[in-house]
Amino acid sequence: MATIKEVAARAGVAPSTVSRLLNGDPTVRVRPETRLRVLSVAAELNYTPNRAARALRGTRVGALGVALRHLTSPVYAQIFSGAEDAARSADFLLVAIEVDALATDPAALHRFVPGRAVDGLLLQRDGLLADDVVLENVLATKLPFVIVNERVEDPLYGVALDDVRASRMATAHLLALGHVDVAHLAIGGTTRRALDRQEGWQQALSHAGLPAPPEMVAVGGGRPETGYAGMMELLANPVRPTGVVAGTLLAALGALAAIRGAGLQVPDDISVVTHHDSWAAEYASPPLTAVRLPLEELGRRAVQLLIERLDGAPPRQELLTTPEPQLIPRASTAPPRSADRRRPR
Amino acid sequence: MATIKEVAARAGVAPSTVSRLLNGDPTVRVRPETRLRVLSVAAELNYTPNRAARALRGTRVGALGVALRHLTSPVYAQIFSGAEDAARSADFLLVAIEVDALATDPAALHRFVPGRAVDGLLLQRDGLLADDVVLENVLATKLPFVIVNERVEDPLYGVALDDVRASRMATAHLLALGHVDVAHLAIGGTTRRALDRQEGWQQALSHAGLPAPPEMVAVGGGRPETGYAGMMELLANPVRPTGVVAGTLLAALGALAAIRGAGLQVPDDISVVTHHDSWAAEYASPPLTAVRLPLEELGRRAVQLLIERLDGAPPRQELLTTPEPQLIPRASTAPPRSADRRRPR
DNA sequence: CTGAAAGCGCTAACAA
DNA sequence: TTGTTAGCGCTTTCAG
Repeated sequence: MATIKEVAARAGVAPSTVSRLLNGDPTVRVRPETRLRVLSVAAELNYTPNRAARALRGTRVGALGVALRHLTSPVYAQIFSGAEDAARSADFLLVAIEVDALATDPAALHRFVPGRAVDGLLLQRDGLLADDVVLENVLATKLPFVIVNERVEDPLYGVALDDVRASRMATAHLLALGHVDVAHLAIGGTTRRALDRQEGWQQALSHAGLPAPPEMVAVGGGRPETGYAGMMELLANPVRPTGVVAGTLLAALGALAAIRGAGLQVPDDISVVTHHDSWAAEYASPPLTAVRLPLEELGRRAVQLLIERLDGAPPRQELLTTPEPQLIPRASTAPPRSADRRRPR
Repeated sequence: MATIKEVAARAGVAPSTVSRLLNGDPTVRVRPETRLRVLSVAAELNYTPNRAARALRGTRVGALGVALRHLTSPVYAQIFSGAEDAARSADFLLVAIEVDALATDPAALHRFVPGRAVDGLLLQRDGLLADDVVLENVLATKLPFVIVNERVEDPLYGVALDDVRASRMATAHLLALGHVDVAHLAIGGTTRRALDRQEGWQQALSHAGLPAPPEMVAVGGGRPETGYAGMMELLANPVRPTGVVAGTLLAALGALAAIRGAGLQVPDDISVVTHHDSWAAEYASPPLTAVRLPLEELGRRAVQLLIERLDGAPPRQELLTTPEPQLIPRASTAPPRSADRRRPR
């Protein structure tokens, strides 16, 4: 635990010189010889700047908070993983914060901000809980933040996936297989992400000249239980869908259970396609056809945008279009059992 | 962002008095009147101590690192969730660290320690990657750490679940159903956890007077792919097991896929029981019978033990026995198809 | 009973 | 080209 003083002493220079050298101050002009000596002493002593001292002095503590809910979801885990990677590369720590705590316990957020625990926050909304409360609370603290995984409007900073396109692809896949009665197991709530995914479903149907009747939409939420419930609604429809586009992976798993529970087969009776790829899709039964989106990249970009914001960049809303969404066909989708299922409406 | 000075000024006392008051210094003896005034000013100004300053001054930064791999596993997510909860209660930040980074990039760990990014570390070994390298690296840094989810020996600090008992319960469940050829899809590797789970399987068999032949054990690892591969080995056995005790949940999912792929049915041809309960078990197909263990509690206790260690407590190895492991019966286990499957060996 | 002052390790403004 | 110095906010002796 060498300090800058020790390095300076051993190298025969002043602490400030070491600081400037190590931080790549462009205005520093030392003899190459001196520079070399300082650098080698620093390496030899295994010098690493003390984060607390740096934070106290400067304007940055070197930590980013990421508000988590559903950490247990493999989808969020991928985003998180990308964020961790980007944070590490930029020499920031990634601090996990349970988002419910931010909503229910105002003091929780308060501990992070005036205490300067983190420099900024990655925020995900999921429309199910008190999202707006969280957003308000965070806004009130003036803590810089970036919205992850949802399109947002201009005063905000955000990184999103192309949910409309992904949902369109998922729906088009079913249409191409010959399905006509294609339902949407929606995320629900008021998040842009939820609306976008429904929009994509609708666009694909319109494009094929098909109606998108409201009874073909049920809320499936973001968990297996809610997906199960939503699927049950769809199954009770007078016209039973032969294909379902699930808004979230966990809801899709719930849907599979509901379909099975109703004594029906996937994909023979109903095809299911979901958003987001993961082991949970690959090892579902049957394996789920999915639209793969760059989740890790999403997490990475979000961290990068947040850091840019800390550096003073103006608000920006990024839509991740590369790598492109990719349809991964698996056993959960197939042509509808028979063409004569095309019912009169 | 009020500072201690401002509070002191407004309350008409010295900063040191505020500090002592707010930190509950027992030797402080102020007039009740003064104490009240200071406290109310602090509340009014919304004073929160600056973490960096405190860290710089004191010996603690108020952050714990948790080394993660397989964050994507719902099992680890539960542990993490418990840890976050305990850390928040104790006013510690929880910093996520990708454990592979600790292994492959010595500098990564180095950034955490001499920089005093965290006060301690929660470490999970999974026996699959360079665990020992990580452990050595961490030991070399002298950073206090606690091993999570594995029994360890005395100089170390650790919190573990009762893996032997859990595995015994899982195995006994199959035996009670009438199974005789019960295989173990082992975690593999040299972690105590892996050995304990195998031990539990063996104990249950012995207790029933049954052999535990080596060919009834295959390594299933901790991911669906590895579970799949391990299950394939078991299926190729001359005596095909009618029941399988999976060491991990994700391996169990892979096993389900392997069994399905071989044209066999669960539970008709083979019953599967796994460790750890989660939505992934509940919504597998068929839903997996599982032994539920207190994973969140494990994370919580690990954080608490780590904090105790920071406070100078001597090495301790805790075995979490409450709440007790609980067998959650689901559709993946049933009596063997027919008693005449009791083969001559 | 309370205050003054030093100093944790670092950086940035100012000197030399 | 390099060094000196002040100070970030806090805690903790040591004085009063």
